[in-house]
Amino acid sequence: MARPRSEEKRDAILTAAMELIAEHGLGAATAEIAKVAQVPHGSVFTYFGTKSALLNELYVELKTELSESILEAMPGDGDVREQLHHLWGRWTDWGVSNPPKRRALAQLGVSDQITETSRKAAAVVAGPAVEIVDRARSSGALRDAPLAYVGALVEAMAGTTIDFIIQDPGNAERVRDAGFEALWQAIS
Amino acid sequence: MARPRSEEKRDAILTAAMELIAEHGLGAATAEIAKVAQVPHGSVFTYFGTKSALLNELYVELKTELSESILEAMPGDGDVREQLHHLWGRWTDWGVSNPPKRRALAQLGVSDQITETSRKAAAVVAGPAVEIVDRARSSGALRDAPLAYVGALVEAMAGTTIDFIIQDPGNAERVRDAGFEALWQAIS
Amino acid sequence: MARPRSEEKRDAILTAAMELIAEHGLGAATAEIAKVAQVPHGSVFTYFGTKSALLNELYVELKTELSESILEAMPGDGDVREQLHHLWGRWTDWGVSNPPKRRALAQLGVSDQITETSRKAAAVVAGPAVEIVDRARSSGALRDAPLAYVGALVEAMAGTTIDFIIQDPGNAERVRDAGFEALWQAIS
Amino acid sequence: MARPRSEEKRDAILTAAMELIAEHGLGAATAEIAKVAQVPHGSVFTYFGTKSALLNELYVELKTELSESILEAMPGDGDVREQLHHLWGRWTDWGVSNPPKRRALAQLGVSDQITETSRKAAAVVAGPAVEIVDRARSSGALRDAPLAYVGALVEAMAGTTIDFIIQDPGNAERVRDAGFEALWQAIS
DNA sequence: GATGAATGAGGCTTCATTCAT
DNA sequence: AATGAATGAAGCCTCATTCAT
Repeated sequence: MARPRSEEKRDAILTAAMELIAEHGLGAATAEIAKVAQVPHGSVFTYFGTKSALLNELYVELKTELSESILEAMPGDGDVREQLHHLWGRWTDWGVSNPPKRRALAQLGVSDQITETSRKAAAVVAGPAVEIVDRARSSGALRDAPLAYVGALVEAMAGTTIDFIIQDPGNAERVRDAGFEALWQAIS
Repeated sequence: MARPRSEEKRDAILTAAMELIAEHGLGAATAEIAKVAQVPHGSVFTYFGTKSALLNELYVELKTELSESILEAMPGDGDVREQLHHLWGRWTDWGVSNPPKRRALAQLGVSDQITETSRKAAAVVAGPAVEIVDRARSSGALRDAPLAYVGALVEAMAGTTIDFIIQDPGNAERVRDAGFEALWQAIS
Repeated sequence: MARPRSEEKRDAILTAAMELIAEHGLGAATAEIAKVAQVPHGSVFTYFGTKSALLNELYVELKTELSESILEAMPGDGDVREQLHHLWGRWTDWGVSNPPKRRALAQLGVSDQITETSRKAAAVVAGPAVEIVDRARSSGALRDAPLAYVGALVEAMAGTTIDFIIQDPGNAERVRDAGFEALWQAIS
Repeated sequence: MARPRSEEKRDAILTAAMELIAEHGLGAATAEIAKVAQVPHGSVFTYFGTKSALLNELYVELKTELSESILEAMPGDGDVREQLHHLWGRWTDWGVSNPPKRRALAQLGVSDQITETSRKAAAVVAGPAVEIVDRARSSGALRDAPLAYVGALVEAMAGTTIDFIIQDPGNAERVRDAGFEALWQAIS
């Protein structure tokens, strides 16, 4: 009779992978990940099959966590600016308070190891957030641009803002607010 | 006098590295780079010392080429919008017509192998372009934000735009123009 | 018309090799030797042909220098104890005042790169010193042992003494004198 | 439970290393060591981590084996001369019957790859043998010399004697006995 | 399922020697 | 002779994955 897999181990591996990727890039060794997660090396493969699969699951996990964080406490009937402001604040806060997650996600995002399937899965969970962006841009310069493009722009601006605040935390609030104004001008 | 180093070999190695990094990421093997460049493996180290040094030189080279391309034929006394428009057009054109260069640069940019020294060297050659951005934002939402942040935002938007056009070339012109409008609204 | 070889360069290479071997063992790279000697890498091979030849010449050179140092000012008609005492003092002084030379010689001595020819050449220059040892042992425990063995014993004791003094210079004189007494007891 | 490490493999690697170092010096390639030991190349690193660690373990192993061999059947209450004679006989016998071990140990002993930690570990196991030397020298010329120096002298004399006998086995017994007399005179 | 040893291809770098200039 | 770039074999070590226990 097979023992059931442990959710804790799975999470420990994902967390360790996230930290090591943030620090050492995608070259982080599975053996090292196992050590940090305090699980046997073999378990990485019991739980994820291949390193590539692990990276993909981590990518989706981080994207999901980010999306959920963005949507949490989203004002439901507020006007669009208010909603976009909420989105922006949550997004940048998530990254600023989790530098390793932000860095890991940045590495994963540009990697060719992440499959189209994973990217689509991430897009699905990001759907509600994208809808807000869609409404916000409905009468602006980007009103006729592909929605995927507009979403990517927002993501790029948020990522840049997070990185800048991490590196220079002194002006956090000012940068975040100025960034939002720029975003609002850009798309509304 | 001994044989002088060959500029051609150096360039061949850099070009091969660029292509392979675009295709396989920073894990591209030095032996493979040498093969594509049609030089012996050892020559990679004669010319660059270490793989890391090669990556750094490639990074600076690409950034320099991009900066020069942006500034070429820049209208000198035109108004700021016109200058920013030139910058945007040149930038996105460079990326769209050189997907491997854009992809390699994107990989290198997020790598922790690129030293602060290289990043500073790149910042220096990008100086004149940044000045234009500085003038353009002088009365907009980002007027009081750190210039480095604004520059990073422009870079992020340009990169996103290039990637989108490469992936969906049909709407190239429309996306590029919409992108510019968004940029102009964001910073002016 | 060929330029004559420069004695200075030759010596610079030998000196650099000696220093680097003392520090890094026989694996010292010829390129590094050339750099320390401030000569072009190719000159190492112009002057010595192969690395192995360089090592052999260095070995003979050091052995010769040591032998000459031992014999210098040797009391000609003194009794044997006095001569052996002179030999011992000179020998240990040479090593103690030239740690790199001692260390290089120790490395070279155990190397299988040193040919029989070189060892014989070194034995020839050491001849007069060996004669003194021969006379000293003529009525002792080693009177019937092969002379080469007795010579090797003296060399081993001198080397050990030098190493010990280098490592613990505080007791230099006491150790050197005790060493001599031990030697004298051993062979006389 | 996973497969336990195999003592046999470990020993095979150490033995192969010892043989190849005796023959080719410390430059012996890890791949060659693996081949001779009939294990995959990677196993060398599974068992020893680095080549340097392998050399250090081999050094301690050989020193330990030698020390144990010296002390085996040591007459407990015999007088000191008898004990020293036993030590000398065992020591030289060990070397003469194991030329590769003696040669490997000689190479390792002068290498700067051997750490102070390893040298100290070797000194510990050699402790009882050193005590005998200490007692033997208590009223001789070296009575006030540092014990470490006296021990090193004995080691040097034993090594020299072994090498000489290996190279000229005809006079084995005579040389060994003469060597002992010399040693006894030197220190007692 | 749990564990960590086993595996060998592949990666980066070094190096003695040669040779174009 | 002088110079240092050219060369590619060889060296040490890493690593994802498998599998014996």
